Formats: sequence, C-alpha cells, structure tokens
Amino acid sequence: MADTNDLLRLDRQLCFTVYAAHHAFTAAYKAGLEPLGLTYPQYLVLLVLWEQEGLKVKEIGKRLHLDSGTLTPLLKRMEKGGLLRRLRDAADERQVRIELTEHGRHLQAEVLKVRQEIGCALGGAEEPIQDMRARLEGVIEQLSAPGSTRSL
Amino acid sequence: MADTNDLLRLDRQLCFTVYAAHHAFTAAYKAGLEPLGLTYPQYLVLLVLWEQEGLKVKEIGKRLHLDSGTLTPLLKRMEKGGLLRRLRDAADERQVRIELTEHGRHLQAEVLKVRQEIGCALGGAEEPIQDMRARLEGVIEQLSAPGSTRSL
DNA sequence: CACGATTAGGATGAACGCAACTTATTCTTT
DNA sequence: AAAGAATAAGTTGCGTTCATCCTAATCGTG
Repeated sequence: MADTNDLLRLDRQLCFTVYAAHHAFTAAYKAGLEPLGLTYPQYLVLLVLWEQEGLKVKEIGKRLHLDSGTLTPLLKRMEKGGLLRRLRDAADERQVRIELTEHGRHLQAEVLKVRQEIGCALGGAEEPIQDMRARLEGVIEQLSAPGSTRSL
Repeated sequence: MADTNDLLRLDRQLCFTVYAAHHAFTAAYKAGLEPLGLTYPQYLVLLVLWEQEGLKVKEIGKRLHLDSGTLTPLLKRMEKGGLLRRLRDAADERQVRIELTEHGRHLQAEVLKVRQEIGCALGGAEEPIQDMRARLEGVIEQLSAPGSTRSL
C-alpha cells in the first residue's frame, strides 16, 4: 500500500535519481575536461558547434535548452578562452554567429578521448545505454507535453 | 561504423539526455512548487527532513550529494522563509541540527499533490518508472565507482 | 594537560540557469 | 514611409553548485 511516506521517499523519486545522475556525469566529465580548460556546459556547446559551425546563439540555445541569459556570458567566456569567435551577422545585425577558432576545432580529438573513457566506465556496451537514453527521452517528452502543463 | 561524428553526436549522449531530463523535471516541478514558495532543491531538502527530522547539515548533504557551501545558504533561505530552524547542537557545537517548523511540516500535504500530478504526467504507471530509475542508479554507481576514477 | 589531527560548518569567488527587463534591429501593415 | 509588432541578443538579479580557504570545536596520543 503506497502511503504518503512511500510516495515522497527520496529513494523512489525518478526526478532525484536524474538529478543525482546529472551530478555524477558532471563530476565524471570534470576530471577530463578541466585539463582542457573546459566546463561541462562549454563541452556541450562544442558538441553542437562541431556538428554545425556558424550557428546563431538562438539555435545553440534551442539544441541545449538554454536561453540568452545563460548563453551570452558562457559564450563570452569561451571567446575569451580562445575557443570561438562571436560575429555579428552582417545581413541581420540582431543575430550573432558563432565560429570556432582553430583551437576550438582541434580540441575535438582531445575531447573524444574523454568521452571514450566515460563510455568505458559505463561498461562499454552501447546498446543498453542507447536503450535507456531513448526511454529518458520519452520521459522528457511527457514532462514537456502541452497536456502536462494543464495537469499542473 | 562509429566515427568521431557519431560518437560525439549530441543526440546520442546519455549525459546530455540526463542533463535535459534534469531541466525538464525542474521546470515541471517549478510550476507546482513556486506557489508554495519553494525551489526544487528546497523541495529535495524537505523530502529528506520529512523522512527524518533533526538531521545535521552533513547528513542532509550526504543524502542529496551537496556540500556545506551549497547547503548553508540554502538552509538559511529556508529558515528565513519559515520552513525550518537551524539549531546548534549543545553537545557538539560544531554541528547544526535542522528542525522543521509547523509550516514546513504541513507543506507535505501540498507537495504531495504536486508530486502526484507529475506522476500522472508520466503516465501514472509506477513499475516502468521504477525500472528506469533503478537502471539510472546503476549508471551513477558505475560513474562513481573507484575503478572509473582510474580510467579517467 | 598539551599538541596536533580531524571534523563541522561557514565565507568567498567563479560558473551555471532562469525570469524579467532593455536595446537594437527587422518585419508588417497600413 | 511611418507606427507598431516581433525578434535577437544583452543585462540584471536571484538561487544553486562547487572549489578553496578559514574558524571553531572535538578527539587522540603522549
């Protein structure tokens, strides 16, 4: 029988396990990223830019679910660190395009090593990892579905 | 064949999906918690204290994976908000015990409603949720295993 | 008892992350 | 062409989160 004590038990909350997993990933990546001068969110920005360079701030924000209030200072720090350049678009001066520097591009090889080591720590098997990832995607979708807004 | 582009693709990273899920949960809870004057980490602290009152700062930190640098200001804000009291332990004055106020205790009923609504948004079925939660626990364990530190 | 080590909590500084607001630019509609 | 709406980025303020350092209290050993 699920009473209040059961329903609110910390060790049964998916939301807390996700929160703890986020901490664990951040900590795990930190060891590899810090020597490269990168934070974890900066690593995510690089993942996006390695896939497609010259994106606008807005487009990066859409992929990472971050707004300009977070991205502007983050990108400025990365620019100061010599990873990328922020270029005001000539055709539409409201927009800022993000280009990687040579340094930013070459970091991909180093980061790949870090990523591989995390993969190994997880057991190396790609299939069960992707299976869980897909399920988590489903949770995100349900949490952000228009219907769930109503139910809140 | 998994080349660099595949391995570093954002939409294949479990770490990013976890990061995105954390955002989604925070946003989903926010709608319900804000009217109660709570943030999401404050909600987590209450979950801990509803299970066992009078815990020391250190003990709360152990359960939530947070250190004193995070908890001290967070608990002070909650004290200011009338949710709890911080009491220096008489027997060992290094320690601070956290007691809930009446208000903090009575919030449990309100929070339970919020938690139920999130549960409904996820489909309501408890079993597959707990299954995924258990798998994520496994990931956390592997990420924080002593062996993985070596491999990083 | 005294000295050093350990422990708990607090203070500070840097980096996210979000909400709310501002500014500059572009688009729309008349 | 001009007024107003919409859009992109930036700014500010608050709350977390961590690393690092600091202080006070307690413990352990001689």
